[in-house]
Amino acid sequence: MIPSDEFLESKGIRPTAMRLLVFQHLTKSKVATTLSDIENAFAKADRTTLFRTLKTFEQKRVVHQIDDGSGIMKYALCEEGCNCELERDLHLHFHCTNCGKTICLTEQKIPHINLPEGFVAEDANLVLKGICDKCSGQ
Amino acid sequence: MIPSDEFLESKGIRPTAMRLLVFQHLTKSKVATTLSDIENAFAKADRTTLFRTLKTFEQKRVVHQIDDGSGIMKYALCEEGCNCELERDLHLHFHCTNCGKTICLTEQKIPHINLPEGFVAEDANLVLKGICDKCSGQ
DNA sequence: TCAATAAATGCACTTCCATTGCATTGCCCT
DNA sequence: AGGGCAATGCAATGGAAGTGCATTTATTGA
Ligand SMILES: [Mn+2]
Ligand SMILES: [Mn+2]
Ligand SMILES: [Zn+2]
Ligand SMILES: [Zn+2]
Repeated sequence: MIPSDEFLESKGIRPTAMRLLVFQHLTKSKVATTLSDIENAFAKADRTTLFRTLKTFEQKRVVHQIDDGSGIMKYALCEEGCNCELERDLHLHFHCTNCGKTICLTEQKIPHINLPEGFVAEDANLVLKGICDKCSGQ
Repeated sequence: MIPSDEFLESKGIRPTAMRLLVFQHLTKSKVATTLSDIENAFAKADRTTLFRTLKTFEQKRVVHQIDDGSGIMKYALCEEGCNCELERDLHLHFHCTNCGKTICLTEQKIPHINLPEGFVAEDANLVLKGICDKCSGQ
């Protein structure tokens, strides 16, 4: 397991204290994380800094932003070995309408869709909504 | 072609003047429509009324709401003959990053996805982003 | 080492859209 | 006509993203 600071540096990100904390928080989380989640996790942190930290992470392809339709953006670490640098990792996301949690289903890729003449797709977002495994009692 | 007021009544909606205008505006539009679009179309209308009109239409399955990830909700008429009353019509949507327009691709249904044990999907949203036919010059 | 420079952070403020409260108006039915 | 409910209009609120700018912290290079 490569240390966090080395990892961030390998991505071209200066490993400040704040960034390391955010990164490690994301590492621990099994579900996609909101800005408020992180804000609440370390009471000391300023929202703007966290916001910009996530933005930096996103630009450097450390995290991806997830719009699950809840109105609140979520973030999750990119998969190790995903080739985000070259093309987006188009896996799908599941949003539980019961507990509100959103998780990456990294194994489930968004299927290829044949579009009508003239349409060129560059990105895709597929969100399934329903009841997650925890909430369905399995 | 069934008259608008009869159609709305058949859906359990009182056909007020405002509602008829909104409905006809939606009928004419080839692309998904925002609240502001409608607001600008009839300078006289109040935003709140339009908002609640769309909400009513949505509840009565006259329109469906589209979250294309732009941060602004869009609305489009439900297909004639779609069985929205029973289950959602899970077609996909295309959002053009050039002109900002979003269109329903009602022919293209969201493919069925096999989920891991314990996950129960009740709804799905698939948005493709890219360049639309108009903007790609086809 | 120290000054110059650049990057990151913190606070306040703004923007944008969705949403609500409440008073008023309009419609329908008896 | 009048009672009652539905629809409307105006004002205000809320939540989240995003920006401006001053301050602090880190890096560089003389
Ligand atoms: Mn994901
Ligand atoms: Mn549609
Ligand atoms: Zn759940
Ligand atoms: Zn376009």
